[in-house]
Amino acid sequence: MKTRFAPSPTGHLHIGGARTAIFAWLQAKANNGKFLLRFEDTDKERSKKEYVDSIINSLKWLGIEPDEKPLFQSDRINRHKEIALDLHKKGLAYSCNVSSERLEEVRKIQQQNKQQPRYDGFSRDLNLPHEEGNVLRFKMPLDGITSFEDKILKKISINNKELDDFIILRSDGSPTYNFCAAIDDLDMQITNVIRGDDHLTNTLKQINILKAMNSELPEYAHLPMVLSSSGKRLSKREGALDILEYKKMGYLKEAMVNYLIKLGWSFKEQEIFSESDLIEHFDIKNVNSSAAKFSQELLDFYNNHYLKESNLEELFVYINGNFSLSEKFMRNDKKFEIVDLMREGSKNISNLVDELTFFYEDPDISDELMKNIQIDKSLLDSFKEELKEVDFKDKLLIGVFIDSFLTKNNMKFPLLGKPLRLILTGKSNAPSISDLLYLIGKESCINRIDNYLNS
RNA sequence: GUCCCCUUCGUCUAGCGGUUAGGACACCGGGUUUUCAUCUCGGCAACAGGGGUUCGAUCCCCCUAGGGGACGCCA
Repeated sequence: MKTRFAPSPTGHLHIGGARTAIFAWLQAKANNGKFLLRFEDTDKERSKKEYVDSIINSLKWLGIEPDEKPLFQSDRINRHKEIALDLHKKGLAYSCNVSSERLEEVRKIQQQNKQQPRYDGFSRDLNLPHEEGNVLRFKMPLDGITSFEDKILKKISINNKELDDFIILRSDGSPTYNFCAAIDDLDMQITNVIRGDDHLTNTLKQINILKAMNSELPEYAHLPMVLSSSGKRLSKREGALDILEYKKMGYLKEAMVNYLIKLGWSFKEQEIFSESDLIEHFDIKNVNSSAAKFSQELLDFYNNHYLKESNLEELFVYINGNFSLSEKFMRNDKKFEIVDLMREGSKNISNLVDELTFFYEDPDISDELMKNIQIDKSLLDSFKEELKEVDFKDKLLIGVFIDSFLTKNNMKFPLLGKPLRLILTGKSNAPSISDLLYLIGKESCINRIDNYLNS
């Protein structure tokens, strides 16, 4: 089995493209096959080297590496031209010199007549010699139906009347996408084509090219689209980010892959999949046939999961390498324990790093929060004095001290805990008090309480 | 507009003619020797509508509605 991912380098890789790549890659890996990468860069205006690099880097981040050197469609123009001309020679394509003005006119009339706008076959039987300035059009069958068995969507068929004689060679002699894609898949011996279902009609056209060449058809699987959370097509405006932006925000690749693969695919009731789980269980036939909306909450859930699951040392090195922790924090001898604690409730790494500040810097307590601190200052003062005597070597002893202090003063925990959390961290959302006291350290804690008492 | 595809809890999904329609996220509530969060236990919540076929339809067929896609000398 051989699969491929064939992006056009006209933009960064976003969620939808990344998902397609993962599916194609997994389909190959799950079947001991090869996964190839092909850049469809026949649009010279919009294709950029910058995007080629960005796409390769994105795939690399996700752990996807092609099994052969990436192929560039633009390197194969001569081959495409040659075949196009050959089709012409065999009478399977024809030269056409209809002006774009007339094409537009025809489309307008068709629309008015509630017909599908399409080329009307004006030059089909003119037998024009192919000369500079003309386009070459493919002769689509005039009747019958084109159909195929999609691995995900099942039977797809269309009346050939709906398909028009599309251009395979432009008037400047350059080959077009649908033609190149069909030829390349053939030459690369791709056995399984996996792409978004926005390619459905392209597939129908490409099948006819392949049929005209008496070639065998690959198997096709069309993935339903990923829509934005509001159900619209993913676009910049609809929140389609460069996949590497997620890396920058502190999403782990394991989380991204797990989320993306679960967006449409399922295996029993399992939610968490390692790479080897995926390779073992992935089967394209278990992909859902309907479109899915992007969900930030679910991505966050997976990210939090992998943040908690990953090896602490490795995670720490990764965080420091990509998010450069502050000097002060790196000098803290409890830094590993702090990260270990703080990853429990973190959605992503940049968020986690932000939450680290109060462990090495006295917090600024906003006036808003200050108002929420309600505690008897003399009580807090005696708490502080007794705290000075507590052994901070052991977290458990701190817990024991808090318990006894509460009992002695006959008070409920929240009465002490809530204001103390604010004083210590400047936040109302933070880990348990004994964890905080222990990890912030005795000296800083006492300092912060003093600061409050003196304010 | 024409053609194609899709339609199960708010979201991601399981189901493949007979199920109390299952799981996960989110949300809500209880518990964790009293804590916002974590953890844990529990709860809420769905077969788009209408016709068939069938002893029986979430599941098969048709229609309607809604959503998405394609309709380029872009890919």
